[in-house]
Amino acid sequence: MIDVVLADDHPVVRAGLRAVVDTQPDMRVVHETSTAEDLLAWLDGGGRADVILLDLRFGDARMGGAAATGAVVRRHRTPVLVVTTYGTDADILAAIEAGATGYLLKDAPTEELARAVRSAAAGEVALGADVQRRLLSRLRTPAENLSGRELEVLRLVAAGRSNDAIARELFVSVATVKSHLAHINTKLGTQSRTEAAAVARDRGML
Amino acid sequence: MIDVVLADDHPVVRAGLRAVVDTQPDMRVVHETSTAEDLLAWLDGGGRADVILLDLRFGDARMGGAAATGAVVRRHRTPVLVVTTYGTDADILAAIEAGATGYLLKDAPTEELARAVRSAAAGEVALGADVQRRLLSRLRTPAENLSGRELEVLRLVAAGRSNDAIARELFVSVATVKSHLAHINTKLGTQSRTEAAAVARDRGML
DNA sequence: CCGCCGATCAACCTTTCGGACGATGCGCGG
DNA sequence: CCGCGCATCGTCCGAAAGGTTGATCGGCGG
Repeated sequence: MIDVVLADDHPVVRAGLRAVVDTQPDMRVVHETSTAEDLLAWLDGGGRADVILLDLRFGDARMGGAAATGAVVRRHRTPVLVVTTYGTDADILAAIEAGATGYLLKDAPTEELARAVRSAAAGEVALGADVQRRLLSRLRTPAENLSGRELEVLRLVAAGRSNDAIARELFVSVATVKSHLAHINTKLGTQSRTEAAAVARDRGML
Repeated sequence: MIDVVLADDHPVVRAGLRAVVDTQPDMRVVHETSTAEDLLAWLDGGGRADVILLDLRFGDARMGGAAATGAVVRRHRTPVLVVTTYGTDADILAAIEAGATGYLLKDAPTEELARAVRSAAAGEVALGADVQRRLLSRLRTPAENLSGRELEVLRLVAAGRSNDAIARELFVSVATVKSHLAHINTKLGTQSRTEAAAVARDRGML
């Protein structure tokens, strides 16, 4: 029997995951949490599970799920299966780098979810079919000339922030932001922040 | 007894919605569909329901849920409650204009969802708390007072053009473009061209 | 008819951006 | 070990953008 913990701040999604898990004869939900703090507290308090189903947007949105994933993996040995509705390539990579055992989208078929849970419980890597496809297509086209930091800056630029605001948001100097932006414009072949934002939107880099 | 139809292409979300509905004593799920075509076919084939829970991203992503909502509302009288994970102001407005009875985000509490279903079944409007907040904040900042020319400029700004390029494109002087842009920033409450572009995108003004 | 608004332009000034340097430290792979 | 990419910061300068004020002109409605 595989003991599963659900960690998702959406009640509806939690109920959905529970429904899927409960209909599998070989697994059961042993705990539900809606915040990252609760999850860690439960685990620290002696909670035991074979797999944790974690929402990428779990808890604080800015941490992504990566921080929560990392915390769980570092402090406990429980495999973390990230389940999310959407997510960029960068999100997926971040989660995997943080130690997630698997990653799949919520629109994955029920059986795929169940299979992933079993794989994760067995310590195997379990990536959803579409996640695999995306990672592969990414390797084929290194469209991501942009470094992680540059992409971060680009996102804020596209959100309309000024260099100064971005600098404060990222805890760096304006000079650094300008430096990143210069590299972004070079790599994208753009002439200005606004044009870079437009191109980024078109290419789905956000 | 309120008969509910679930229309969502995410198996997990469907299961979650079903779990919520089934735990309410006064409602039940009578049908589930994963495509807009199936939903319409079921309704056309004599299917009866009191409320349809429809995912905004239901079916073809480009149609949004608005097209599906419109089709259902026009051909049948069933109240449609749009339930989605995310969505811009424009998405919400489009759904409501298409005839949706209500709109709420998937992270709404279980009771809020149940309440919304009862309201929708009774023919009342049911907007999620956060949806209401967003619509109100939008009304506070009058968006659509942009003149035709200003909107034209805004579009080019969002496309990443410089003032000079816009001026040449519209056969006016740079001063005029700057003048329009100044008015745009005033009306949108923005501080820069890039921020104006971001806001315009969010509000679906492009 | 006169006022208001939209569109057009101008001059002036301040702030912000962007380009062109250079410089440091860090980690990773040949 | 050394190079290279990444991230960090700095300076200088010119260009672009934004704010302010003010102006002309054409319609549209009271």
